[in-house]
Amino acid sequence: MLSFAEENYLKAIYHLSEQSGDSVSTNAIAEILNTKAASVTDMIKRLSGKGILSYQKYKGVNVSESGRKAALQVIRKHRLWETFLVEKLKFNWDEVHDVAEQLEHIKSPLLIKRMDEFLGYPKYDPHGDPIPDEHGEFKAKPQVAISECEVNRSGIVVSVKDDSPEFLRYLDKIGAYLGAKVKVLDKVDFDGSMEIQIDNKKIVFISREVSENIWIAD
Amino acid sequence: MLSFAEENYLKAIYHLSEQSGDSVSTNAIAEILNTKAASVTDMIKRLSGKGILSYQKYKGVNVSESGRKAALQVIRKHRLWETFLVEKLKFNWDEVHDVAEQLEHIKSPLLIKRMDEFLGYPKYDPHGDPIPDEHGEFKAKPQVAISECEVNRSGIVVSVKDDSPEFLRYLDKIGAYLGAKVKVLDKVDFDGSMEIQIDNKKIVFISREVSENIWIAD
DNA sequence: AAATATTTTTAGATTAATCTAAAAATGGTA
DNA sequence: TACCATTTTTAGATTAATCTAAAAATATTT
Ligand SMILES: [Mn+2]
Ligand SMILES: [Mn+2]
Ligand SMILES: [Mn+2]
Ligand SMILES: [Mn+2]
Repeated sequence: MLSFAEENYLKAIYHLSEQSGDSVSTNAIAEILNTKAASVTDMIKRLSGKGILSYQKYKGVNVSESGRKAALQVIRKHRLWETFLVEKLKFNWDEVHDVAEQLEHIKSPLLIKRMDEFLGYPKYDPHGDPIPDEHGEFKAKPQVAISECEVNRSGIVVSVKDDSPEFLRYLDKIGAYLGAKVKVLDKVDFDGSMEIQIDNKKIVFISREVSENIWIAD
Repeated sequence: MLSFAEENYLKAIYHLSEQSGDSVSTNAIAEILNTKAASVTDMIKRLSGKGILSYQKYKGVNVSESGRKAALQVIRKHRLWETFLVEKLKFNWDEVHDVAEQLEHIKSPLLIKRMDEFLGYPKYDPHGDPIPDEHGEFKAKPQVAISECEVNRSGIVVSVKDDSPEFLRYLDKIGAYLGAKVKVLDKVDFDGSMEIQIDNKKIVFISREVSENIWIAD
């Protein structure tokens, strides 16, 4: 049984290794978890001892198969809780992440089974991220970041890659909800910023940082 | 902000002081929390330092006004979660306590507000215990333990005082749900055991320990 | 390749929460 | 009142999780 802290490390390391496709460095983990490299070294030793990570001094860590399974179960819980909060308790999508960070550590297989059932076996969370099933299986919708799109390309927002309230409230403000139609009107090659049209109406100018975090599909 | 352990101590001490109406002893706390007296001494010092308890060496502890408020908020969360699990997720009443012990420590005022709303502002939990409102106000139904009833007295089960799965499953087996009608048919003075009729049908023989934990009202 | 910079690990402390064993206080009984 | 049993506290350890500062390993740049 993993502690809260162990689960948080595991989840962060899993996400980092998915992103980079490579082994994960001590500093990268420390930065994401707002902690110190020394603390990370201690913890990855412990998780290696439990067979959750494989680790050689100075070489970074990799998530083992059992670690991957455990990580996906925590992620499953996080995303099911976020879905519950939005669908049933009328939370806004920017209000759910921090609460889900707590709820994801509740240990009760029955609770998760019943919650999944109660929600109608949702496949995606309020930010468009896929919810792994009880075996850890999931499928992300085919999608592309707006930042990668050519001028005149349009599509439906299916996922947003930043969970922070600040970003999500900005999306609310410009109307870029999941399901909204987005069309690229113009692109500034110099800094990657662009002009987009939302739902055939509003025209807004967004920075590269924003366009990298909004993903669309046809 | 109280830690999980601090909240658990506070809740236990609050319940003990309500029961006895007096200051609470170190040993009583240790027994209820399955811990050692030495650990209790450490913790009550800490909670006194935070103004949650008042404490003098060797004299036992009392819950302060701010402690009482905090305890009632934890109890509120525990009972709301139990209600949610039974009403919405179809848990049986014997399956909820351990999960609620975890969920009661989640910190999110909005979550509790919305959960209360979602459940329709319930006044009692699945075991008949009153749910304090956001100000800590609550009212238990007038009620009496079957063990205190005379022969021929009858009433409706409104509350059960033991949360353990073993006890609750036994009540399921004999049909003594909340809302069931119970009539005392016979009473053995020697050991307090009694014969009761449930819902005008089944006749069962129950021990004193059981009769003390089933409470009825007219 | 040597010097320098960066990253990572180790050493040593700290805090919360727990324990065992021993000492101190309390309360009842001879 | 003095002794004894019980309760409570203290002393000293332990484990998880964290930190700072210093040492060691690795990577980069002259
Ligand atoms: Mn999230
Ligand atoms: Mn999400
Ligand atoms: Mn309970
Ligand atoms: Mn209850």
